[in-house]
Amino acid sequence: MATGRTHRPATRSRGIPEATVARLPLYLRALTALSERSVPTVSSEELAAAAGVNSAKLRKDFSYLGSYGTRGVGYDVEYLVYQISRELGLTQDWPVVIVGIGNLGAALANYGGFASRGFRVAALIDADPAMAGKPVAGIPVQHADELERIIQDNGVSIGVIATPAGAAQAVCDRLVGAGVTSILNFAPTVLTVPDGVDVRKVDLSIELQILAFHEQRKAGEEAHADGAGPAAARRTGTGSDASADQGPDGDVPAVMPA
Amino acid sequence: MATGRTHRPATRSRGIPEATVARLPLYLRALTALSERSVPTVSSEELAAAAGVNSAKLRKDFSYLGSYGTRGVGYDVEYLVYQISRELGLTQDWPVVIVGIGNLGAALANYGGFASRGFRVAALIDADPAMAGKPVAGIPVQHADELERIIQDNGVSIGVIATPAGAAQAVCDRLVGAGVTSILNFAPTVLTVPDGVDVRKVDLSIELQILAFHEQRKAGEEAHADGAGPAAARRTGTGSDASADQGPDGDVPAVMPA
DNA sequence: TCGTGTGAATGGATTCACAGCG
DNA sequence: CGCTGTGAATCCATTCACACGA
Repeated sequence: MATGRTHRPATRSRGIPEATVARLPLYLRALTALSERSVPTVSSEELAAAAGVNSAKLRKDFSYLGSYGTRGVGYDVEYLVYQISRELGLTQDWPVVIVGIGNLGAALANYGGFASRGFRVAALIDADPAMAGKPVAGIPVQHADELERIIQDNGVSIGVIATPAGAAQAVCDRLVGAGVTSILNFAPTVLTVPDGVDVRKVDLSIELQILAFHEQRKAGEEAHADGAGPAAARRTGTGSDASADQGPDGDVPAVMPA
Repeated sequence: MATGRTHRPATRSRGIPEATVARLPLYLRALTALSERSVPTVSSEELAAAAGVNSAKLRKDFSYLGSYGTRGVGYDVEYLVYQISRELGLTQDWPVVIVGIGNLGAALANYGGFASRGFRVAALIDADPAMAGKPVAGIPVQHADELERIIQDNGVSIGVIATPAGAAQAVCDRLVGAGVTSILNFAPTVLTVPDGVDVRKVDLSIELQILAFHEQRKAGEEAHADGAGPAAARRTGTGSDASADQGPDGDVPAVMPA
């Protein structure tokens, strides 16, 4: 591997850690709230509290973006909103298709958070002919036969899969075949995609299972105070550091090393 | 200071790393599928492929649970299913309440993955009196006034919040006050909870924003010229970013919204 | 003085590579 | 042999602590 260099601090290095990227939307949301209240500047301490992280982490995160703060003062809210938006690519419009308009798909279509942040639901797609034409969230559902055409006509590069598990891989293949390169998967199944395609998954039952694990552990501790342990501290929260993800890492995208 | 959670390094004899816990449900799902096909044993290599991780990671994960495999052979599927279920606390029944029966809440109530894995929807709760009594997924919705009683009567310790962001913290406080110690939050807001309460969050727009970041990167090297034309699957084939030393990359910051 | 920005220290997770057992 | 189980090495993320600049 190419180690070495380090002789290039480059303030605007394009190497933003994945963990930092995952927190940027959190900061952005907190900043947007401040912006709406016309707060002009904010310190790392205040913003960190609003975003639910600690201030050292936040400052370190921001340091990867550049030096956007003012020592002794803090950060300019509007300016930071812009910088983070730009970094995340939200200054452009992302057309998105949602495939599988069941309960979940409909919930997603109605979810306000999309439109408000650079995303636009370009189409709703379902395999059930009975759904065709039916409006959901004001958008008529289109039949799956149209999938490729819709994606190409709208220049869609992000697809959301909200189908049953059994249909997910086939839908995924078609999306990728039509040019989609980023997929958000709600189906409880592992998707296989070619190199260059990102998959993120959201799995409700997995989240619950993780909670159950911790819950079980709490019950165990009160039943039997552990041996010579320092502090009778109870379990502590696991924070909500988006960690249990299937980010663009691990083995999920493709099976080839670069 | 908003969030009051400190992370204790769960380094107890029973100390399974958080990252491992997050993958156990994945293994469990893959194993369940094998079990249904009556596959008796599986190697780390095969199981890892089915779960979408690499085999070294899987073996390391399992080593935290104990030595459940047979060298030269692999793992006994049924046995592993049981061990992981037990470790996750799924051999017992977890009553769950879902608060906020909008599109998303209804989707969750209908989600089959819950019942199939030790979770039981004990009640659906909504603040809208018009919803009261209306059955969703075969369960009558109850009014929020009943929240405390429902939780206590059913011994609920896990709550799911699917309300609008504005109502989430208040609902959270009431859940915690009534005895809930684990919360799965779908509302796009940071929840503040007392020590000892776990919160996991699922945030649709954050996931999309992370995808947008990577998507933007892929399109990045494409000069500017923009185009706005139909995005005919453009990609740089960079695949895994690896440590690729970002090049100079034009894109001067400069611009400011003001 | 105050709070940012950042090297350095720490800690956790992943990967490597091989010893050891069936 | 083949495949598990695991120390050791590596990589990544978080935290510390303080110099520096407004």
